[in-house]
Amino acid sequence: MTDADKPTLLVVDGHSLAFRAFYALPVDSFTTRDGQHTNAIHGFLSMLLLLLQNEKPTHLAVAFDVSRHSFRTREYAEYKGTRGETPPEFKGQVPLLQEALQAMGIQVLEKEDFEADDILATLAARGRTEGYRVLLVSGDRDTIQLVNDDVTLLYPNAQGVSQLKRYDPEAVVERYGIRPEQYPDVAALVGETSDNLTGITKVGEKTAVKWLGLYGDLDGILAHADEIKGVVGQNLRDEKENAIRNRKLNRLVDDVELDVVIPELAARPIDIEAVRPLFERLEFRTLFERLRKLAAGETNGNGNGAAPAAEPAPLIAAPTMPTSQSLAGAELAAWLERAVAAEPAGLGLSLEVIDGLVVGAGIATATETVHLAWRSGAAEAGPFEAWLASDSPKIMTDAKPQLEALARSGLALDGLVLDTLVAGWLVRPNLVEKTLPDLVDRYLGETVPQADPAQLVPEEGTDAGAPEYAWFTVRVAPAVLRALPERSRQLLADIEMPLVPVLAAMELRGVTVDHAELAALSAELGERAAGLAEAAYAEIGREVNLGSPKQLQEVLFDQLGMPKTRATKTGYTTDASALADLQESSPHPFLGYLLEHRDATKLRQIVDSLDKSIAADGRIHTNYGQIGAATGRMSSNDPNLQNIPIRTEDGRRIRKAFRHGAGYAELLTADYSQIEMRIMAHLSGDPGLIEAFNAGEDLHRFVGARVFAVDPADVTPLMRTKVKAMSYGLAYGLSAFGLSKQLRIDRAEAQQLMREYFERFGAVRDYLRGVVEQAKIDGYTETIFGRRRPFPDLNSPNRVHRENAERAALNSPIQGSAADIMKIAMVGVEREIRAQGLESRMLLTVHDELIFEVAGGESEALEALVRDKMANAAELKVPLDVQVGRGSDWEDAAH
DNA sequence: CTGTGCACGTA
DNA sequence: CGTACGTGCACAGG
Repeated sequence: MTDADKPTLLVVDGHSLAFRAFYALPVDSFTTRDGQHTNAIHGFLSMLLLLLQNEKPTHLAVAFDVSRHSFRTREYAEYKGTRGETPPEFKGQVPLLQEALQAMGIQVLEKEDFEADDILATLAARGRTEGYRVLLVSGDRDTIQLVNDDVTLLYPNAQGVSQLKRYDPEAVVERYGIRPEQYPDVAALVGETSDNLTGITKVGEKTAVKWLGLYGDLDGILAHADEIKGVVGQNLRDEKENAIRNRKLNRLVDDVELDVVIPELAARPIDIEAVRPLFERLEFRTLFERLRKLAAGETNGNGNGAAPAAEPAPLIAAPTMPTSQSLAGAELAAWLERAVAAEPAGLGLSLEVIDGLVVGAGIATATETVHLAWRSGAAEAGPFEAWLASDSPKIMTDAKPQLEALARSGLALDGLVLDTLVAGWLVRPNLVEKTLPDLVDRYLGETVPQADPAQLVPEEGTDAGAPEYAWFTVRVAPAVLRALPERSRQLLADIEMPLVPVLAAMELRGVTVDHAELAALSAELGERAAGLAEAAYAEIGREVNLGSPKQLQEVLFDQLGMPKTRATKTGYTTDASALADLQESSPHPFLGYLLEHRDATKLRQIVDSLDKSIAADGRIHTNYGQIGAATGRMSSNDPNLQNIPIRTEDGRRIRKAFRHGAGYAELLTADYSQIEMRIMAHLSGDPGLIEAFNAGEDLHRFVGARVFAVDPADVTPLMRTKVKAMSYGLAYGLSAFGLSKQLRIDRAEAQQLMREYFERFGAVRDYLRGVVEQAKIDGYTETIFGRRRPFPDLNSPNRVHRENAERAALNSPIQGSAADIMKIAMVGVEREIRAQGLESRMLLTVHDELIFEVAGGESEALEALVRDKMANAAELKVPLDVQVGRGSDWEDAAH
């Protein structure tokens, strides 16, 4: 058998090559949008693809160290002890790299108690005896000892991993002046700084090689140690134990017991589809193309020389969109039965909605699509309606508005197992993919055909309709799910998906708002604003637009010569707190009028926009953004009902306009009291804070008593205000500066307050610090229920960006866990109302508050139910307290 | 007509 | 130099 006929076994030292790649490529240029560093993965895979192309191995494996510990560290604790902490940017990349290799069908080998190089040594030895040509790739010089006529080492040079130097026995002799098997003796004498192995003082490579030439090997040298003259001779005699120890440690073990035999390492064809999701996630577009070409042109080397390497093969085309068939009646029933069996995970469903009503639907498997028209009462849609109402699994994209259209059309839907948009948001809550085309682009690398916006009359059939949407939905679903860690899938299945129909129902219900009340308030506020504007104009002798920050700056800083406020991008701020500061430093009646005018116009604007949003049914139907907030919270828009004023008397008048509807007895509000502080107590485990909540006393009074070392009864309102600001600020990453500004006290006092606070509640500080630290390592934070949020900026060199990210990171588990809990409560409450057959209904959610419309005679039952489901939504180290109020309007129902 | 910055309402 | 949102106005660009 000639060399060329031998099969080629390629074995790579994964850790050392990934590490080399890590330092060869700039980490900043290889970071995904959600903050995952990928430079080591990218560099490694890029190198590997080159190897596959050039070397065409028939068998291959990548070996990894299991940990930093091995039999060597047990024998010599200082082994590799000089190595610093693994850079956090590197750490997370190894598991992803292994995942990528597995997706490519490449064997990943690890062996407890051994290093990757020992696996290389073992496979080299076995490969040689079993008739393979062996190629080793390692960045560890110790592997030089493995080189022989059948074993070649590819060693990365200083430039990184793109160029590998090929060491066969001749190259080793040329480079080091010794045979490969002598290398460990040289290394033992010289020492290896990177492994924390000290050699013989004053002995370098040259001396070691010279000695080897004279005495053959290390044993020979040591046997003749007495003959060696001079300082180095003395050093050798004094320090020979070093050399002996080094030699013992740098001998690679070539009979490690492995779980595989070499034939099992045979290169397999790359399944490009198996690789796609991960590469998408890692944003490896070019690399994916390279792999795709390699995969299409040949297997990853499994050609035994037969591979036609010349022409790059054509790209693998995306599956072509199936032509949709229009079905109804018995044909539809038969198709559905077949399709349901073909797609056990669920069929794709997309509804055609016109004016809020269903007019048709697209249903899809991965290979077939069906279109059907629907109108109420038509018999041929029977099978469709039956399938809809059954628990047969369905997958949709942006289900909520479609659920509402179904409800309006009198159609029932069950079995909604997945909304791809919600799933995509859990993968990347910082919201990048807002539509199906976004998801398809990201997770499938395909383009959803869209009507050309430049075209006035869109060409018939060029853009995607319901069947196509259903088809892309059912195909993108598994790709999105694959990108989701296990706990996130649980979160999706247990909380987010059940929440979708709950939110849809709330949007449909809306809340009754009194138009006359709003109109009257608007008029009153309008008059007040006009009067204030006149008064303001009189003070400065001219009319300006009080709503224009630019014009205000002219008045304040040029005309009135007031001191400059905090700078903004376009000048100086005129916000309320700055105006209040100005009022103190340079009092002027204009300022007072301006502030009051702002209040009045802002309020009027809210009133007017609410008024305009009242629908024909006399109710406001807000939209809830389930995927709106990166922390996991819901948002509200058109109109936003989560920012209705409450702090001022006028603001509360707006809430009085929110009433119970006809046929209902009253409104009921239920809110979690201090849920974020309770979550902090839970997450930090701070004994003081936990005691505070279990004591049942007013939280801020309790905390104030501790911080100021007084009796709870002696906590003054001022003291209470201070600790309250401190407590609330904590969860937002408040600084002493911010605290001093908020409380209008000086920095030193704020500093002192924080110090006292943390002395009593130290675990809180430790926890908050820990969150940021952990997030820097992981690249993301996690809530109690496993909701993740990535933070790419935590290691940013830009201080502003970094510190912003730190504050957001420390807040995220707290705000996010509160959102988790509220969502669980909402799903539980809705379910229980239905189970008990109550007529009362949940209407609104404002982050930690729920608002219900109570049917006559159900007040007590509803209150008990709501308290139960909210308080028991999560089991924390402190109780969840729920405050309930009832009344005929929102203000009245507050407590 | 659209995008950006500011200011401000809520939790 | 405190998190998370959504909205409306003014303004600047087209």
